[in-house]
Amino acid sequence: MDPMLTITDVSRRSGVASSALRFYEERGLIASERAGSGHRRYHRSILRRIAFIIFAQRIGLTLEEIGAELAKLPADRVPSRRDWSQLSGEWATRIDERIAELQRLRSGLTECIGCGCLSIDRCGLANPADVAGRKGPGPRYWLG
Amino acid sequence: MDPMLTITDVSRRSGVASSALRFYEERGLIASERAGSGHRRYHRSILRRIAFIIFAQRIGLTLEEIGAELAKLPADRVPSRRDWSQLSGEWATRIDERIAELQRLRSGLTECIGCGCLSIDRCGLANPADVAGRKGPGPRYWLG
DNA sequence: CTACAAGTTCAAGTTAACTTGAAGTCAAGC
DNA sequence: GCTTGACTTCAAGTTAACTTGAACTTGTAG
Repeated sequence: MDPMLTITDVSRRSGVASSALRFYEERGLIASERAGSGHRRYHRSILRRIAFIIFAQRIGLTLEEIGAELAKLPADRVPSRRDWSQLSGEWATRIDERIAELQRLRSGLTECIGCGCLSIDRCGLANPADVAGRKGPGPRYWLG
Repeated sequence: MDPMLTITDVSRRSGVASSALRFYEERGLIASERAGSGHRRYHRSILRRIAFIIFAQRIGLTLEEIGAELAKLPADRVPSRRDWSQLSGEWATRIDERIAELQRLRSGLTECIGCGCLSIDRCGLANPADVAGRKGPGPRYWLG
């Protein structure tokens, strides 16, 4: 009762490569126990955790951010539905902002690119205000 | 008449770093002439081209894709408004798809994470169908 | 008992989109 | 004429999120 899963089991059921699972563990996003052999064994609840990670990635969070969210889960027990839903509280806002930006970009497709306003100085589209700052390489001035 | 811009002029007016401008040129996204000294000189129309690049990046296109779009512009003259607006034809669809996915993810926040359905096997949210294939590293199975 | 598949660690490679650094040239003000 | 800042090229470094490869060990089916 409570059969543990091998890394291949988890990989197959989640669609996440074994190498990625090891990587997530290294980054502290997931945990595993070990069989006597040294092989990883996962609790079934890992699948939900992984689904959450994938979900959060689709929304646009980095692994670091996801890790911070996951750290808020109770450590002493398997997270409940309530635990999970509390995590995603701020996300709705984040998604809404991104949707709003895309809609703004979308209307700019017809209005802005065709007209003279896509000229950097005046066009609000080329310089959206709500972009989260990015670290590292990239055109940070405009994109972040 | 028709004063050419230096790389610093263009950088300052576009917000794109000089190093990035050289990089874009290397990738064939923009072009420059050279002063006798070997220094780059840009035509004013470069600013619109750069705005277009930034815009396309916000939508989510890679530089390679943007380069392919830009290649469709007429080479023999400065692109007209019409030229520019024709490029962005397919983009609306692309934006709409991404918006739809985000909206799906958004409703899943309340419905899906809280309930038992975020269990990989059954939840459509964790495995959206409309994701464009990514090359290179990354969880391609789920995310692409 | 012997294959061979599956697991392990650790170091190094990959991709995108740039940035940074080194080493040298050019231009403008005093 | 000299200093300072802008510019050049070319090679190498950066970040995220993994993957790949090497070298070994374990588990399992026949």
